[in-house]
Amino acid sequence: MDSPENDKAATTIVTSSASTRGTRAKKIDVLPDKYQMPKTQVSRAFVPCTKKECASMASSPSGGVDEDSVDPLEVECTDSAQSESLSLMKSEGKDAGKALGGFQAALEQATQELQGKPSFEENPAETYKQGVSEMPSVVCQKDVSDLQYPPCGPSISQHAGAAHEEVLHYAPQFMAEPSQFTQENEDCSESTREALNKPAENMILLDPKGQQHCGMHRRRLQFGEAPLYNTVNGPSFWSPSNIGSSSNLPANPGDSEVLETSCQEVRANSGGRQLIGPNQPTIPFSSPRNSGYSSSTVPRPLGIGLHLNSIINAMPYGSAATGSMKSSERGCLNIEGRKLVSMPRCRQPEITTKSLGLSNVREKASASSEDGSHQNESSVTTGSLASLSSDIVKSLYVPAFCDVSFNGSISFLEFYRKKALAANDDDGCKRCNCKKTKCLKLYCDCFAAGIYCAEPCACQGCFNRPEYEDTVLETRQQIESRNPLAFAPKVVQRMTESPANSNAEDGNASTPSSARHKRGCNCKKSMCLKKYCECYQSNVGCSTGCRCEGCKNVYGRKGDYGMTEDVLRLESSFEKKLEMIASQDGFLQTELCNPHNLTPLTPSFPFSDHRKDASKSQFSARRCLPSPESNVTSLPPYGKSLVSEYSHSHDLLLKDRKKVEDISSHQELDYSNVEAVDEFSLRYDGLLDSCDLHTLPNLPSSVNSLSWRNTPTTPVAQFRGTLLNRAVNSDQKLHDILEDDMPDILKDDSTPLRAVKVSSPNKKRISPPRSSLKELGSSTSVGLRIGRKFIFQAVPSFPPLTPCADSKNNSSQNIDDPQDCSSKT
DNA sequence: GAGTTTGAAACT
DNA sequence: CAGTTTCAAACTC
Repeated sequence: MDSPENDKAATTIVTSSASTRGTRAKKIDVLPDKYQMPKTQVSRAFVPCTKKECASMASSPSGGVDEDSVDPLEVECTDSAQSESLSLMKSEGKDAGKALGGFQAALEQATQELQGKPSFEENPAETYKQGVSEMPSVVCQKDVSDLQYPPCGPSISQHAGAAHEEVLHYAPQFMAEPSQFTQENEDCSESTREALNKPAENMILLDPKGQQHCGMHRRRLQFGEAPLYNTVNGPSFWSPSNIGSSSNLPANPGDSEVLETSCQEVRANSGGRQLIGPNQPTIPFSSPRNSGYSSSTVPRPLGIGLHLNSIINAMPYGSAATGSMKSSERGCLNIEGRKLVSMPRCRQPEITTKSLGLSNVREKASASSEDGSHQNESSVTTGSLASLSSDIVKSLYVPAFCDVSFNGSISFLEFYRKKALAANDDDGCKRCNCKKTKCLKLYCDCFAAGIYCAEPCACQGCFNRPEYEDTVLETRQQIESRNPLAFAPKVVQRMTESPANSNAEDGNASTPSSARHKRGCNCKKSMCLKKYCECYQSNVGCSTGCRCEGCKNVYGRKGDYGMTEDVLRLESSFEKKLEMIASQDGFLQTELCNPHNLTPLTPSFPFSDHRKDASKSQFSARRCLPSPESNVTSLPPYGKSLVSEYSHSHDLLLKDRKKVEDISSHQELDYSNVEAVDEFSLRYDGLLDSCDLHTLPNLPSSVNSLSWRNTPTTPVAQFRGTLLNRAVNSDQKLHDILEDDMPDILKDDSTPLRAVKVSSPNKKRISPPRSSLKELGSSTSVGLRIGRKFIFQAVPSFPPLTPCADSKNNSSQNIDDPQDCSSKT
């Protein structure tokens, strides 16, 4: 059974074209069917598009890579047949079967149409080029503010026509102009261009052809599109969109990463290629048909790639904290991981950008990447993601989604992946070397990372292979039942840092402040100066969560990380106020949309309640999904009307914030202290910074932050929206303010205390340092509460059993079927 | 490459 | 839940 030979035979379908290509590639390519996402699911997840559109999309680099080319089309255009499908779904939103049938039909049609069209994979370069050239350079002239209105909100009803409602029904989160939608169906060609400018693109929820709708997909993922459990699919139903939903509104690049990650996972499944093995299993996206798991047991596929994150996180912090593509990649890997989970001992380059298929992105960004300089890649600050060109950013997200949408048939992503894999050889990735655990315990880095062992591994009696999926899953379940966060990233990266900050800190190439080990290390002899220390290994500084002795972590010492009482007090006060504000309508939305620092939670198995909660929190954070309980769906996301309402609160927040900052600034901070300060600043400022896309062309930072976080609007629209700048205006300001004031606590669970404390059954390891616990207890309690309140409950780790009822726990529901939810509320 | 050290994971 | 054992990576030679 364990025979590697058999494994190879069984799993290796794709022979490495390049010598460089690792075994990994083989395994990935051969991912069992169960890992693949069912077509039906895929189709359901996407909006049908017309042939014309499909062609355009197919030809487009985005193949999904290019958002610009893809999004508009897919959004605006739909065949009549497809429209019917949508209509059907709309009319019978809760009738998954019907909807499914319609989509399926549409999918098939689209597929047929698509055939014969150049795929990106076939001729990536050409396709890409073509797509780019073809991309409409339309600028959104519409009032951006429109985007900010909640789908469920009154504003929508006012504006939206019948057609619009339909659209909303599927893409409630998007605040697009109703009028736009109505026209779309009528005239795709025209609408296409117009659509580019409009938020409407977001509305496309379902795309029969993943390929073409990759962009859309991506968007959803990145921007926290509503999960598609929605009425249509039903609770258990998984769709790529769900993945995307993991982050409804990525507040920042980090979020995006997370999204991508989950995406990646999904893709892996759908594509039948394994990127992440074990993890995925947890999420049996696996089609029901393939997996023996009942739907109920199938949590959201999102899994969020925690594992991936982990892997990524594992990368040197210089890279982790810094790493342009990497961050994105990381995101891709672990959508959720939005942060970094350090994979202490295992370096898994395969999962790096390259492995994810993002390498090409890097290439785009810079030719240097190709030289195999991983370091360079990783050297970019995650926060610096913002610094990436919009193109790069876009492409980062695309691949993963594309894969999903391709449903394994084609793959632009595949193309990248192969390339990446080929390039990976140099990495000399070191895999596990387990001898006694059969690679079924967390001792095994591969297993812990949610990936199957591969040839590079020197493990003995390995069961962490696709052939033993059942065993792996079962084991994972056991472990997760014991510790829901067992597979969660160990290191949470703070994506909040603005490029400037990152640079400043990174002056020495290390960015300790940007990430923290969730649990904290427990080093006794290494003084956190060796890789024995997980913090050090992750290139992150030790924090109060660490129980290390004699900490000398070069990335930040434990003691230095602590907060002064004053700061804590202020923080507490701030958080209280924040909470108070949060109670107000709309504010929740903001919080929910601050996933940036939340750790991606591995997809957990539903069977565990507490785990479920934990995962919820994680997912919710990531996804920025509105908390069902909070009735977010009914709440307008930063509606204009709320501006004045918030202004007062905002002032209060600003005051507190200022106090905190002042205190922090007066502290004598050494390197570590700087981090502490940073953290604080991040708490209040970081969010915005993290999402700061100043460097992105045509994308005003303010706009970015606004759209990314607060609106479901896809980046595409925003990117294109040079005009968005002015459009944002007051709403934007509001968003900025809110986000600016948003305490990390709400957006980040990175703090060891918070993160670990909540879900880990094993208090021993997870519990925060005694010293800090008491100290932080009071102060953090508020934040923690908030986090639970808005984050933990927001997203269930697995699909709800019932559409809207579940919506209670399923934010996705809210998104997808806002009206229903709103009506309930 | 073997042996040692280390600290996380697992177990009691 | 603290203490112990097991484990595999990290490290040393």
